Amino acid sequence: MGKPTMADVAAHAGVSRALVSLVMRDSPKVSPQRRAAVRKAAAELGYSPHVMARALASRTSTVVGVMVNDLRNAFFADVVEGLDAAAQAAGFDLILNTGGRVPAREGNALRSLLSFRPAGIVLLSPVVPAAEIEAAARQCPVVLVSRTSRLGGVDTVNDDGEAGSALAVEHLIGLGHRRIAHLDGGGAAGAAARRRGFRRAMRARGLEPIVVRSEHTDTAGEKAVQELLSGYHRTGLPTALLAGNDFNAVGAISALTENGLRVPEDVSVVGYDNTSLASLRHLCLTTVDQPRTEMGRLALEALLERVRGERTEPVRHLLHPSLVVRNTTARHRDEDQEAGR
Amino acid sequence: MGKPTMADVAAHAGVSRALVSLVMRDSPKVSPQRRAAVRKAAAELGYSPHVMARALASRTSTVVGVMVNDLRNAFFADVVEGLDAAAQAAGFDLILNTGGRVPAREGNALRSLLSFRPAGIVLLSPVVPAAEIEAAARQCPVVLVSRTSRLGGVDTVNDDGEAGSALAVEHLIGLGHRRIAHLDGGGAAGAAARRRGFRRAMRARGLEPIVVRSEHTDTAGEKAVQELLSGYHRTGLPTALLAGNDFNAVGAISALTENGLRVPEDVSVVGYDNTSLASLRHLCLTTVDQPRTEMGRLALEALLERVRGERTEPVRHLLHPSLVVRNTTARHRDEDQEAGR
DNA sequence: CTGCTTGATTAGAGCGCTCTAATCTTGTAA
DNA sequence: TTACAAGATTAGAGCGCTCTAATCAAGCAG
Repeated sequence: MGKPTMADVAAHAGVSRALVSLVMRDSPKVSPQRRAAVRKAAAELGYSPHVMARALASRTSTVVGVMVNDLRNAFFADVVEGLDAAAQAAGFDLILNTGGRVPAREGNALRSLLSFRPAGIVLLSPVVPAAEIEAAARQCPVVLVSRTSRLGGVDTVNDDGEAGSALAVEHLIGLGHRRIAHLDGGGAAGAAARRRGFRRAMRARGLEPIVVRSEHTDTAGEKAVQELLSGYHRTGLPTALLAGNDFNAVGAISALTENGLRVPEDVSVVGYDNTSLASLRHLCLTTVDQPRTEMGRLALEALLERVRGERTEPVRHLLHPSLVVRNTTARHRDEDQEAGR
Repeated sequence: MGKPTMADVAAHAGVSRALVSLVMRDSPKVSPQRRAAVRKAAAELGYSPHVMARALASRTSTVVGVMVNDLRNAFFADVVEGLDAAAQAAGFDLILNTGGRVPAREGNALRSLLSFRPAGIVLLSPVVPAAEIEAAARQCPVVLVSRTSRLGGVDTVNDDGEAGSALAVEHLIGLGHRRIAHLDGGGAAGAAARRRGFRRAMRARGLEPIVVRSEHTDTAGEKAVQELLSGYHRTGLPTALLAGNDFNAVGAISALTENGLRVPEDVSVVGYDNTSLASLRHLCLTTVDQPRTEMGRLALEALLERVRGERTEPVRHLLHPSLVVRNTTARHRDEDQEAGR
């Protein structure tokens, strides 16, 4: 059972433990013969260094702690993929746990990660109080994804939700739409920025922003559209909708269709997140895409910069979203073009 | 920067390091006064034990290695959630990496996990050769999820794909369908079992199984239906479809609708996996659900049983799927009830 | 042949913890 | 008072590695 240790390899190769250590770390100051001999011995015994012992002795960790609140959320899964890819490339390993968006649980998760004395920690959309984050940042570099922070020792990686909404609004205006409504995401992560971006983009074009309170689910999207339909005279209805996310958009489309309104002929709909849902040929949803994997990569890079001591000032990454135009948006019918104003 | 160590706490509390160690591990053989004093000192210094040092000294690991080939796949994300929940409850931590379903990368990932000398390893649908798995199993307990194995030292947790297909077939037959086609998943993980289950269930009822080669994507589902439509006379068409997974089902539904066939009035469709997709009110897909989180929980439990030495014979969990009936399946119209035979 | 430089190798301490065995306290029975 | 068991505490070795400083070997100028 017991794996071979460095001493075993040293004995087998007829050298000292220190030499084995040097070879395992690819030190240049080892003669080719010795190197080969040690390599051979290691291979024969199936030896590989004990990462934890190494971390302890070298006082440097190759472990990065990652706390995610929900892996089922495709957004986080993608970010973790990006983190993992970058970590593997840099020779780091991820230790991962979930906080479920519950402050107490997240606190435990964070403490658990810290007890590994990791090289750094990445927190995905955490809800723990800033004080706890600050405390963690005193122990190791901390990077926040999808959460802003003013803390000096903490880097952040966010998608530019405002810009994403603006992108969608510009697209719709470009198609001739003027009455555009946003079904917002309430208190969900990132919803505030999307809402803000929508309002600003509309006002910047001299249009009145219509915001309907909703949530990031399909049923909420349906309900929001029902409200919209009952609250407006048919002629004054928005001709385009910017949903809070893709699920919400799907719900909205359902409700529109059930009420005899065709998408995109009668109403254009834009989603947000570009989930696997959106690309289904069944839906072909126009939506806003965030570079999620890239966010993970950048987060790990920011961490490594601090680990290597290359930087001490905080960095604030704000990633540009892009619009993926599919089949749920179309040019506004000209008939009542100016009637609504 | 440097976190306090056990010696710091000992000095601060005026006791020995060993006593601190006992308190941190909740040993009963410590007097209440000392315990309180140590606890207080630890709190004041913000001390928490170094997991890696502990693992090294105690020769027992509280780390479980998890290799997943793709987190974007909701199936694996759910299993990892289950693993994490069970691990947290048992005081274990997950170290996670991805293999991308590429044997060489998976090999690296596996080696990387082993170098932590983990308590055990969970492999989610790995493609590495059995020999590598066997080698890993000699070093620590290994549990395979979504992959069968005959290895004696390896536990497995699988969903019963055959049973799932049978469930769907029985449901459809109960609705009066007799001409039922399966759009299979080709070489995808689990596809073979689903296909087999379909064939057996059909034959057991004296019906001829129709299998159309497809894949686990929506576009493949569309194509499969197109083939089906062009290959059969309208009257001889299957009246029900069992798709390889939910994505495939969505594609199939799109193609059916485009060809003027209504779901479920003209053709019933059953998906597989019960992804978030299926529950969308827009689709309301009847589908087969696997207890994914439960699979993760069971996998970790199996691991812990071995860690605790409670069991040495391998265990083979085969979880029962269940059918989630929604709106894409309906009673077969009676008109040509017996005509097809 | 000596002294010195350079490069290769090794001894040994130490990372922060656990664990065994020894030591120190008490309380209590003789 | 002594003896001893039982409980509480601690000294010290060791987990598998790294790292510093010391040692060793070889080459070469003087």
